Amino acid sequence: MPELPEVETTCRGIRPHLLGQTISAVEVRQPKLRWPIPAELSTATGQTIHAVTRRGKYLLIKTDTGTILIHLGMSGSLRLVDNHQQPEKHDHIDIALSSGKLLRLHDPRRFGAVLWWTEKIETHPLLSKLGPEPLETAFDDDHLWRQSRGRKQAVKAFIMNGHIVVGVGNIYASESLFRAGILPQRQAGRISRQRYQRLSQTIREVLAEAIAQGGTTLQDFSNSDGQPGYFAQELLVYGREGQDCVACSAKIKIKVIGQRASFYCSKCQT
DNA sequence: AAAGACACCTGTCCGC
DNA sequence: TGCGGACAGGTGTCTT
Repeated sequence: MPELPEVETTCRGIRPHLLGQTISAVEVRQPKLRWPIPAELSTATGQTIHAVTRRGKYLLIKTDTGTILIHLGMSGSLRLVDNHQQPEKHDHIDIALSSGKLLRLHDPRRFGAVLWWTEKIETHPLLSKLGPEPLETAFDDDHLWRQSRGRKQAVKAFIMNGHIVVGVGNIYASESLFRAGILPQRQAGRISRQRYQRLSQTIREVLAEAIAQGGTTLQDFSNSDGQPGYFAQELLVYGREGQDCVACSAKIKIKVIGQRASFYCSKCQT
């Protein structure tokens, strides 16, 4: 479900409800997520929340003594509900707050994760090797160009690699490459610096626009208030195989690259 | 070191 | 209607 814009939308939505709150309880109904929810998470009880941030697609809830690290996987979502609201199927964990609200994780496929880390958060093994944030200055054409030299991988798989740049998932990879006019199957190492200039720009554009629209709702994404995202109507190629290209009217094609469906226009993208 | 396959899990949709 | 199979917004891990 969530790519960077959806995680950012969630982060912004939950932050005001969490800042300054004290965690009054942690209830785990289903500990079997991608990794088992650690027993030490219960030590978050009694701690006060000082910051709610995002790194890549990881949400970070910083408390006095440690950080709760949440990944939404493919199907996860977070909502704030009143503490008397009964949990439904796949509502795996509640973090109860002094306000009387619960931060509730819903995740049917259970590819998500909830972890606890007491050291400097950047040292967490899942975070320490991540590439730059696409909306920050460390991410640019020079970075993409240098990282890609010698790589034979398809450029789409390359930009979806979190060690190169975080947050570019399957939807926005196809969209960015379409806007940049680059074929997704092109070898990353054979793309010019000039074309990476364009690509770094379209990646930033697409992600920023999607955040402004509250993310993309394809099936069931909703923000922490239960509202859908509206970027789906801006998608130019994703999910549009067989339909007319918005630029040239050729039929949009689909091809599996790196085991992920990839959408493109073979006339506009070279 | 890099690239590809596979794994995790549930829900939905499509064709027969 | 039922059933099997493919597929879905992610990413760590294992194998080449």
